[in-house]
Amino acid sequence: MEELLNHCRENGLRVTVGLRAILDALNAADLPQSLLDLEQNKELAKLCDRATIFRTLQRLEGIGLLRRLNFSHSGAKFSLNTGDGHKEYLLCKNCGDVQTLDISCPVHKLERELAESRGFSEMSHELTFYGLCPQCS
Amino acid sequence: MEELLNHCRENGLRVTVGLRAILDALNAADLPQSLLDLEQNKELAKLCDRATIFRTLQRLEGIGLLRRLNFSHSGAKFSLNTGDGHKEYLLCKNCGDVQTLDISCPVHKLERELAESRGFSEMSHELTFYGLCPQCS
DNA sequence: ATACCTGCAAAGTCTTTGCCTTAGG
DNA sequence: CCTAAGGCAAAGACTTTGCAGGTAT
Repeated sequence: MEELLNHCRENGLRVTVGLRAILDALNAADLPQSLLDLEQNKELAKLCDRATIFRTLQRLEGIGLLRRLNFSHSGAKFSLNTGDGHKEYLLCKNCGDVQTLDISCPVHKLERELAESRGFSEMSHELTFYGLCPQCS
Repeated sequence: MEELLNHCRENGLRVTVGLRAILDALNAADLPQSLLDLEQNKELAKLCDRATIFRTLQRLEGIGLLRRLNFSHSGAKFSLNTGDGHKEYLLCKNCGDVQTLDISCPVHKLERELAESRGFSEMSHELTFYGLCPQCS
C-alpha cells in the first residue's frame, strides 16, 4: 500500500483522502472493479464522488498502476497492477460470474515478438475466456 | 455468402433485405464493425434502421455467426465467424488504429483445458494486444 | 500561493426497448 | 395467415466534462 502511494507521488499525483480510499478499495477487492462497483462501495461513497473516482482511475491507469479490462456486456473494470504479473479471467456469458485464472501468461513471448515486428511500444494485452459455467450449462 | 444465409435459415431466421445487407457489409469489411460503423454505412443506411442492425447483430451473435469484440475505448465491434478460425487484433491505444494478426491461436489448448477443469461449456475467448504504434510512439 | 483535486450537475455516447406496422414463409 | 422482423422515438446505462470552490505541497 505504501508502495502504491509512493508510485503515485513519484508520478506527480497528490495523495488525497480520495486517492487513498480508492486504492484501498481496489486493493481489498479480489475481483476487478467497475466505476459503478466503486461508486456503490459504502466506505468509498462517504469519501468521494463519482467524478473523483472516474478521474482518479484515469490517473492511475495513466501512470500504469491500474489495468483496464473490457469485459463483454459490462462496463470497463479495473484491477491494480501488482508487481507479480497479472491475472486473466474466465467469465460465464450467462450469469456474468467472473473467475480468476492463476496461470502464467501464455502470450508474453508473442507480445514481445509483435512489438518488435510491428514497431509497437508500451505493449499490453487482454486475454479473457468466456463460456457457460456449470450451473448455467 | 449463400452459406451464411443457409446457416441463418437453419437457425430460424428470416432472410430479409436487412439481414442480407448487414451480412454483405460485414463480409465486405476487413475490420470488425461497430454498430455505429454499420449505421453510417451509406448502403446499409438506405436499407435499415439502427434498431434493426442492433437486433440483427444480436441474432447473428446468438446463432454463432458473429464474434463480439470488446475493444478498449470503443464500443463493441463485430466480425463474421468464418469457418477457418478467427483473428486476433493489435490496437494502438493512442490513435485507435486496428491491425489484424494472422497468427494461429495461441490459447486454444488452454481453452480446452479450462473447459474441462472448470466444467465450462461453449467456450470462446478474446485476445487483444494494445500498444503505441510507430507513429504514436 | 498555486497548481492540482473535488463535487455537483449536466451533457455525451453508445446501447436497448416499446409499440405499432410490415413482410417473410 | 401468423409470427418474426422493422421503423421510430424514447429511455437506459455508462462515461465524460465545465466550472466554482477546496486542499496538498
